[in-house]
Amino acid sequence: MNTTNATNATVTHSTAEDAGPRVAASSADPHVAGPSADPHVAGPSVADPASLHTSVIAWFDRHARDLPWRRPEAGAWGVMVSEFMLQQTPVARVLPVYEQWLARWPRPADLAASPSGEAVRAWGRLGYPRRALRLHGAAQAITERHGGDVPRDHAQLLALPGIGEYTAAAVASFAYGQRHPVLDTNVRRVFARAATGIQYPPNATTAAERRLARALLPDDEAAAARWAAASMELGALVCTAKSEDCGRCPIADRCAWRLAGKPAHEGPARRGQTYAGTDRQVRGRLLAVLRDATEPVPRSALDTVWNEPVQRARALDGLVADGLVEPLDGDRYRLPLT
DNA sequence: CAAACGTGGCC
DNA sequence: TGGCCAAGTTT
Repeated sequence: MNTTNATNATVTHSTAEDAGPRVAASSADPHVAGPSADPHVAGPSVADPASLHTSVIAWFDRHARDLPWRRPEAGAWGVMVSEFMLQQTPVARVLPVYEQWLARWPRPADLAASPSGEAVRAWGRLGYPRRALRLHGAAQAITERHGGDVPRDHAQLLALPGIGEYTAAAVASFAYGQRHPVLDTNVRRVFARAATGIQYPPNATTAAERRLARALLPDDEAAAARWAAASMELGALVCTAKSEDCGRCPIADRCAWRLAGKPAHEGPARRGQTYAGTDRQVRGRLLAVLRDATEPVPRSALDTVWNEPVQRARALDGLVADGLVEPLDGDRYRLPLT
């Protein structure tokens, strides 16, 4: 296991306006006052970032899951594939698909050489199948623009289809050991509780959260990468959304939320994502038929999955518009061969 | 910035 | 039973 020691976090200024992070100064930083600085400055405060790093990384060394994309042989491509699949999808459902995917397409160029429809088919029931299309598109771009190697540069990663702020940082950090704030839903929840003292982070990532993540990032590159994986794992295994297990938390003694008596979340709950009866459900049914078919499917067969004709047609049109389905002559459809 | 975008397991 | 949640991105 990694034995890198955590180092002091970068310390940033905060102002009354930005409500930014207020991280206690390390003795090496002359610019920032200590924990008892201006009481009017709002925002989270972490007394000792270095001890947080040490505790969370030590916990990670003992409890990290042995996931295939964390093994050295996974490589940057394996990391990237896993990140696409893990977007909004639980680890347990990703594991079998990931293994099949890497066995079939061990390098980006292998995937790029296959039809996009095969990527959609291999995606199976992971959900959000446009991710499969984007991963295929990213593999093509990597093959064409980067010589077949997953780029190391954050900006180049961000330019690939399906890669946003989180995934670019994750690949750069996990695959290449770079120093980036990796703000996923797990880390955001850990920070919200431990540093800000609230049960849940805001619905959308805020500038204040980015500042906090930046401020808490260890200076040392290897330590920062370790911290990213460790803080994420803590949120996934211990500091979970519903049934957090503070008894197993390495920083429970410093957690602002716990020390405040674990006050319940205020404000509106996250908008529930209704599913039954939506276009998404119809799209899912239509695509399931196409995935299981080896030959073009006549429209009449697709018509059986949903009884409401207007919504059914809208869903099918949407799939075609998204490039997930290819219309053929004779009112037939299939996964795209392009 | 809100809304769209799949699927299945859990309490 | 049904709402909530899961390593987000795109428009």
